[in-house]
Amino acid sequence: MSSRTLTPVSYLVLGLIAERGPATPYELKRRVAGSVGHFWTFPHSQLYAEPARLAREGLLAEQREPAGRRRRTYRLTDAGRGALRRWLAEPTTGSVELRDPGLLKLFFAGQADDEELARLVATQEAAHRARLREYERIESGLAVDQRSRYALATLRMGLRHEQAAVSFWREVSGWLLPGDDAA
Amino acid sequence: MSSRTLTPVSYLVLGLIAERGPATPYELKRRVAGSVGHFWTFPHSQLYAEPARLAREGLLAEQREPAGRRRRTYRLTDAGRGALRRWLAEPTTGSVELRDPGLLKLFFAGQADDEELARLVATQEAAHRARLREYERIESGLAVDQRSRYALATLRMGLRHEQAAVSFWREVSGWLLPGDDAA
DNA sequence: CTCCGTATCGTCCAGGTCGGACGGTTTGGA
DNA sequence: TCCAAACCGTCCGACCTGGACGATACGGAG
Repeated sequence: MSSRTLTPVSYLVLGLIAERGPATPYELKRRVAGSVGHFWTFPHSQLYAEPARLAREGLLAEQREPAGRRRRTYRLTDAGRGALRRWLAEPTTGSVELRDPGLLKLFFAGQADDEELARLVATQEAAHRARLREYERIESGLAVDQRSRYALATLRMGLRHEQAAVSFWREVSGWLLPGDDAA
Repeated sequence: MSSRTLTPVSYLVLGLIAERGPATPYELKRRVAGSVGHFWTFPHSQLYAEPARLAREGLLAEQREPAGRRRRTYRLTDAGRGALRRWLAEPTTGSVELRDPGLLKLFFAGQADDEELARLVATQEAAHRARLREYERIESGLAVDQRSRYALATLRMGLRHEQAAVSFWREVSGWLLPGDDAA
């Protein structure tokens, strides 16, 4: 019941349980995999540590299975629901970084020769294109019901980002590389 | 001289020194602030810890100032330059996550009421619009010389991302909120 | 000359985060 | 009966994070 400031992962766990009911850490892991994990990942060890912290603070209630099982199920407490709703209502802080290793390499591309740069550009464009296709596939498979409205919306932001990235990498070699300008 | 696998921060430090010469941690901090810090931030404590690690591994050489000053200057060793070039040449791994707190809130917006959602949408659109303007300002101020070609390119990716985000948040309320559709 | 505000410069630390190694358990099929 | 695969969980060292804290330099106001 102490008072650390909750992290995004905290709210992720609270939110996942609020929306789809009580869960074990393993179940959380699977919920993450199919949804929010697309734009916000973390190792599964977090999904064991964080609920334990939240339970200590009274935001989740822990229920052990009867026998000598290791399984624990967490459900939301009123305090937990309150914390989640307060977070949703409060002004959004925090940075929106684009931690893209490909972009970091591009930033330092002056240290590489043109051939390496060309290879970087090609692989990045291909990677983003692949991700774009994957998102499109997921989108077409997502039911357009009430339940998944918000998941669908976030997915669409991912789609737009990948579209931007694909067109960026397609054009960037024109800005940077000499020779191959068809103009 | 051990053999941990270098992190992106490692290459950031190596790259910054490779491009603009030897530096003290504080100088690194300022180089970061004006450039790559726009899309990849980290606390300044990293800029003290990481060069120390790199020096231990022989990728940087540390030079203390004569007198009892605390100042240390780091310069690139041949091994360091080699590591940087190898990284630039190797296939790019690593995820491209969109860790946007606003997006995370949107994902769980089912737990909030419409008024809160509307407020979230409004503030997010405004925030991205502000960032977009800031990037445009920086872009117009960036000299189009050889030195800053790559910095300019990465900035443009940031620009496109913000454009995508602005249009996303402008449209999202139309998908999600009932009432106010002008159609 | 002294004082003070502002920039410069650096250390330290408690937590959170990371990826992955490792191991036990359950289930279903050969 | 046995094995493989999926299921489920713990643990760990290293790293990252944000910020508190403080020392030092320097210019200008009084």
